Amino acid sequence: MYVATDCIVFGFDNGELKLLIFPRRIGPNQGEWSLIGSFVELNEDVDQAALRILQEITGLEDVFFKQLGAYGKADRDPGYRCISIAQYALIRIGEYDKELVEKHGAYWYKLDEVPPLVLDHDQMVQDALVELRNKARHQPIGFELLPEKFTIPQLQSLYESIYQRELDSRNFRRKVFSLGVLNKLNEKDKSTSKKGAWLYRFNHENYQNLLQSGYNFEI
Amino acid sequence: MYVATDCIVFGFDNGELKLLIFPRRIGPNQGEWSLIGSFVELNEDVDQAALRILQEITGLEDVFFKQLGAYGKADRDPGYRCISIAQYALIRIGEYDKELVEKHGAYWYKLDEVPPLVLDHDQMVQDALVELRNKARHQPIGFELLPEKFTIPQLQSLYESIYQRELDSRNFRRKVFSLGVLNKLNEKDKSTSKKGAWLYRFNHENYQNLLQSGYNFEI
DNA sequence: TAATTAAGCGTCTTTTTTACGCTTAATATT
DNA sequence: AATATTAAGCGTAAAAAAGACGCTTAATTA
Repeated sequence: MYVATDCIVFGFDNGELKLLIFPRRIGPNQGEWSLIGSFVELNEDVDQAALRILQEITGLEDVFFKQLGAYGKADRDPGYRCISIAQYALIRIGEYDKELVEKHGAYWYKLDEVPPLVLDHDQMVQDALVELRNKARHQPIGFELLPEKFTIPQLQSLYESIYQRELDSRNFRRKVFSLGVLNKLNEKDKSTSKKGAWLYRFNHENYQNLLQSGYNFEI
Repeated sequence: MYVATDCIVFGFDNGELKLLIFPRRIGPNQGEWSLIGSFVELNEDVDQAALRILQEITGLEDVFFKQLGAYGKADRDPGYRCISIAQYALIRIGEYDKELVEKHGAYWYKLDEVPPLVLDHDQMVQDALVELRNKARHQPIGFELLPEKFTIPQLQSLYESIYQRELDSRNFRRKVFSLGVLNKLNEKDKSTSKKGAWLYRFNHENYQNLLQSGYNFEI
């Protein structure tokens, strides 16, 4: 039996969630849009396979990803009997290797403009979105999608596109600050307002400490 | 590459969570304690394989189970290159086929008395417990572990063993009733008290309606 | 008849969430 | 130079949810 891994690669650009897809490289559906995926080699971990294919397409070495689940219907791929381990990956959209992405024919689509994908990949995307929303509530994974330095309005806009609903900026601020995992910097970002918004950095150390002390995150 | 599925089979008996395990049937670790598992056949869905092995061991036809995730380390099984799809299953411990379980050498262990298991199965159990706790907060999966008719104290005791902490009976009642998914019956269970506790039945219909209206369950 | 005990009901307090009014710091306009 | 404009940021009051805890009830047993 074949084992593959497919990555639902999310990016956040210009206030919108985007998905990276590329033309399928093998089989009966060759050339059609597909999630970033590959077969798992006999001597590699499933996670290694995901890292390998993500690096091949984006040039990034340490992509954040989590397993979504295995897709194991006997007839899911008309070509081979193949199960796929789906993983969702979060990428800082400013950091990937644009040439490499182009070279592989990969493309970032806005989430609501993604064309139909091969096999059960549409389902995987739907499931990944649900999972992303759930995870984002309880773990600060949103930060994986933002640049190192970000503003509170940017962070809010990200969560708004994840949850697909508007949030109250004043309540959002209070909630986020109450977690105590942001370091305020001495710089402002003035790209979106005259006044400028303060830049922050995620404090991984504080986060780990809080986690260990049993704190229950909810954003 | 081989693909297997392993089921973390939970039961609830006498106020305690239990795990069903059996002696491994193949490979270098034959005879050691293992989760209920089997290889996935070429022509069957992964979920079908789980149902098949669960039926073979417990005699039950419609076991509730959910996927936990794929375990795909290249060296996880010294015998073969084999990835395993872990699933956790919830069983009404009064309903399984005792003879069949015995025939296969399977045994229900209390969670804190489970002996070491083969391969990465200990890890799977740990992960399943975390998942069970998370899921139980947001979905009424606890009912899958109880008999059709159950009392509120039973339900509370179940949640206490899932969460590993005591709950306030008065607050628990209020919470559970506020969900509006219990049907009170005209019978009492007198096995644990002189006064007797009213029996209830889970109302699947109400639950579905609430879900569709976007209600966010939390127990 | 009284004692005992799990089951069940109610109330007050604290914490969290939600809603929304207002000020501030900068730029753009007159 | 004064004024208008606007995203960014601060604060407060009301509503809802979670938590703590005292007391009654329905049955059995002593």
